Amino acid sequence: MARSKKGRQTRERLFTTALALFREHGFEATTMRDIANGAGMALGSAYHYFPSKVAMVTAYYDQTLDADEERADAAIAAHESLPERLSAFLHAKLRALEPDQRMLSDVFKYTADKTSAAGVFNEDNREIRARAVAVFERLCDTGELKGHALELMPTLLWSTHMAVMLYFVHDDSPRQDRTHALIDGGVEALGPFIALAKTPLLTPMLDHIQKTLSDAGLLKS
Amino acid sequence: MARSKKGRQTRERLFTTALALFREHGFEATTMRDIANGAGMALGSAYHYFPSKVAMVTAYYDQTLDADEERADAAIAAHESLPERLSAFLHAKLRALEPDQRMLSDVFKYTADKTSAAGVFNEDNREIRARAVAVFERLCDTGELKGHALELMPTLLWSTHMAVMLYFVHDDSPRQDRTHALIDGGVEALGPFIALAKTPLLTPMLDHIQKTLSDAGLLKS
DNA sequence: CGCATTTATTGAACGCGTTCGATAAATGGT
DNA sequence: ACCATTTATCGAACGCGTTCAATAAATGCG
Repeated sequence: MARSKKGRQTRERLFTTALALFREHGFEATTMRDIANGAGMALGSAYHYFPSKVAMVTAYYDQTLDADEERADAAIAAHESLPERLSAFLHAKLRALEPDQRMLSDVFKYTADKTSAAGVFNEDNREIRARAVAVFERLCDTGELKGHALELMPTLLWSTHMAVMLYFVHDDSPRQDRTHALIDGGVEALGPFIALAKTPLLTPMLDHIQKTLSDAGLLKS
Repeated sequence: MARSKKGRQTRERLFTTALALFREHGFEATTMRDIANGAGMALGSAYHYFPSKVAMVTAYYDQTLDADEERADAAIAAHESLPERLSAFLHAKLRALEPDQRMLSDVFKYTADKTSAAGVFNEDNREIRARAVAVFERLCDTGELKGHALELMPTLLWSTHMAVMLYFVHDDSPRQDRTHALIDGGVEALGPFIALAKTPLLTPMLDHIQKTLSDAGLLKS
């Protein structure tokens, strides 16, 4: 699909049309017939470029991940400490996704679906998942954490970040103030945690958790 | 729907048929036409008793919750400490849900869908959610925890339990051994945590987390 | 250029969950 | 026992995502 130059253009046009309609009317309310129509082609043709409707969302996720990496770069350049970096990264991401909130609230459910093209646990999305965790690995690389705490933190933060996203897509407070407050609260708890992780108090516990999650295949590698 | 005596019987027959088919062929592979047919009625009649296909899953969740409460009773009667209670409860639940794993793996995605009848965050399921958290409240009522730690723990455990369920439905290891191992690992980390929570070391951090989550409306009440 | 192969495009058709208006059966009050 | 109202049952129809066989257009190679 989309192997020729014209093909790539058509695919691009289709994707742009789809995204615009998703943003305007939501994912579920937008029909494949609407999308094909809006892009000036027949229904069947759309399936030449995307194997399914949700596959378009996967493409959107890919795009969002590019933006995430840039936001991480900016946060790393601007801040030395993990809490500050996290705060900057998450607030920036949320602000950027503000126009997409409605479409995301429709679409978030596919995340938990292993068979969906937009599912985080879909084998086809292994690379996307790895890149997403890698973003948090880089944010964590401040020298504050060591050993198993450092191994755990990226995956932990990624999971929490997914939970925050779930909260975000359903947050109807003005400008999503509640989600921003949730982030602030969570980030503030991180400082004391890092301080504790430096003492030997938490070490045995963190070692054990690291081993358990690692055995379960939930940590990278 | 199902207001007369015969009506209740028909509804029961429909539900039993649906559940049997879900367990045998999975949720997605089972058609409303299959269900109606198997229960000896026309397609349209099924919708007189359940407003949608997933609504049948909600009824199943309700049933599972009854069983959860009984399992909690048993765990509380048999064990004094939170880790032991949790371990007993979770292992028992997993063993009981073993035959439903396939259907649950189809169905888990609706959990994150706020508009789905089977969604945890659906307003219509507020009571189900409250009952689910209440199970963990009772498990936590051992005297080991106090203050904000005691307020946090039930919701924390419920969330983790949901994550474990997500792991479970996709666990293809024999007899879901990996999920059971994950539970054991998680429960073992709980003892050290409780010990720490008794010292004043964690108190400020837990207080802060409690306030943040409470402000976000994520804690009970 | 000519031609085989690949890529692009089409619209009808399918299966699904769901909706709907019509009709039959059961119920309850007098 | 009668009739008004509620409950139950039916099957056709709708809208959706998706599939498919057919055809057109573009491409690349000798």
